[in-house]
Amino acid sequence: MQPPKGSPFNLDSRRLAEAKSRGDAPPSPCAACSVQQLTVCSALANDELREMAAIVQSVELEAGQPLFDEGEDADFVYNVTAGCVKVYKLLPDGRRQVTGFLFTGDFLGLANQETYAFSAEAVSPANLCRFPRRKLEAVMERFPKLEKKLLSVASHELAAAQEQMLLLGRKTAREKIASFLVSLSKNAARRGQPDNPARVPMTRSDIGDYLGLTTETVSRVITQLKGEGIIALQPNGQIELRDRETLDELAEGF
Amino acid sequence: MQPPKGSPFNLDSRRLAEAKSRGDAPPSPCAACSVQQLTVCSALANDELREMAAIVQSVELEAGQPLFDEGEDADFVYNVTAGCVKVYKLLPDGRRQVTGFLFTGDFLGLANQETYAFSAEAVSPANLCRFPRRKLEAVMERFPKLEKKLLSVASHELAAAQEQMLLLGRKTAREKIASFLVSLSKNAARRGQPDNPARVPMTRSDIGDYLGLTTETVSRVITQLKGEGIIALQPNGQIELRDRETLDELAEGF
DNA sequence: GAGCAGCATTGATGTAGGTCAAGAGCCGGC
DNA sequence: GCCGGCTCTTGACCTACATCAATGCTGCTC
Repeated sequence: MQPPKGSPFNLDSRRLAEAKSRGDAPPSPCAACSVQQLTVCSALANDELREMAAIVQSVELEAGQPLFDEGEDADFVYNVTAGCVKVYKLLPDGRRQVTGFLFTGDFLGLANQETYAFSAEAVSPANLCRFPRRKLEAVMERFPKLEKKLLSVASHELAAAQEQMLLLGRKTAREKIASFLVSLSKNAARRGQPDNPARVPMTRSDIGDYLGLTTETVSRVITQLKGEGIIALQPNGQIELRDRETLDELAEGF
Repeated sequence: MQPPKGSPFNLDSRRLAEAKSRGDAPPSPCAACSVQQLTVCSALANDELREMAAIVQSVELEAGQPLFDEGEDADFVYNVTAGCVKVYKLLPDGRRQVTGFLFTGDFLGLANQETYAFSAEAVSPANLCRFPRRKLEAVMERFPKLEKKLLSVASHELAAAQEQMLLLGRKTAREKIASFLVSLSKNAARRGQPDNPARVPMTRSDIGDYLGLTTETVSRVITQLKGEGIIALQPNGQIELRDRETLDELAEGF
């Protein structure tokens, strides 16, 4: 039995076959998940994953489709399993701050409030695993490893948030763009994807809202870096980092 | 037996007496801690606190004294028990971003890295409880409540960090100052301290580095708000919020 | 209580990046 | 293959905030 074509879960057919040959029934989508090692689920053993599988739902989003809005009841948490999702906050007059771009493996929805503190929307077509918060908390109760993993994810995000504050408060437009490109590339590498050229699925406007700049400034700085041969634009929207060293130095503020 | 004058621990003499009358011996400084309810320690019962007391050390800092620097081995975590501590990151040329001001009850040192991702320094004279990270992790192993509390603290900080990104990336100088004053006041209230006038122990330069502004701009905006009767400066460095509604609206970006 | 050091305020001027406006590429739909 | 709507780029101009430079204020030392 093959996984249905177009299944929202990222199933690994080899693992699925193994599970079947052991007579596991039903083979849980989580045990065969091809991106499990990138997610919080990596903290769990196979039999524990079964419990996650019991409460997980799959969500597919088209580019531009909202996942939830700031202020909504925070009933679910998510794992991104494919694609790119942006997370942002708005001011009443429409000013927007994108606080993060999430990719395969990233966890979404940590909140100790009853409501989401931010909105989330797909940047490219995306798949996510959705867990009812209450049920996940019950699972965590029995698997402290999961809670520990979540704490580690949260600390990591906190460090990233501080880095982003440094960027927003103290870096120039040029340094911001360099930092952004370098971190896109590094994150891709961490997920085992090619790190150069960097895939840039988001618009200039999204990038601007992430870096505290306008579309126009993002565009200008990118053309400038291109003109200096530090980067090169590729037809498919990817950006080649041609002079990594200069980019790294710019990013670090030298 | 009174706690020694000038003891770095914030001991509550009533609680201390109670413990003594029950024949608890030795009375742990944590059980009698007057600010316990503000800290992560609030997650623990009295007998559990005993274990914290066994590993806690006290640290006293003078204004301006560093606690640790970015990049140092992250061997300790801290609870602020009195005073104010600032946390910041530097760029190589000296540009500084203050990522937070910590007050009584705040937890400091979450990091999944082996080294601190930021520097910390006392703003005013401050007392802290210091816990060796390894030992605290051992205690957490046995008290999942503590881990849960820490996760909750981390989520809360994460939400605050996103709010700060919105401020840094998208608010005007005037809105930034208003947000800062309002949040100082709210935080004091949360700690059960008077919320108006707001105590402002940090310098204009610290405030600027927190809000992504210069000293001069901070000063100018404050004089401007003063001129409009929205705030009033008090001799002791405190700031009275005279028109709370206008400040709130400014802070929210209306 | 004079002198000093650090912080705060104020003014004059400069500039990075924002705003407004017009095209140019790109892509999907029909 | 043409149309309509995006996003992206580029240009001209503007402004919020930074920079540079005094000067005032506050609190400490001796």
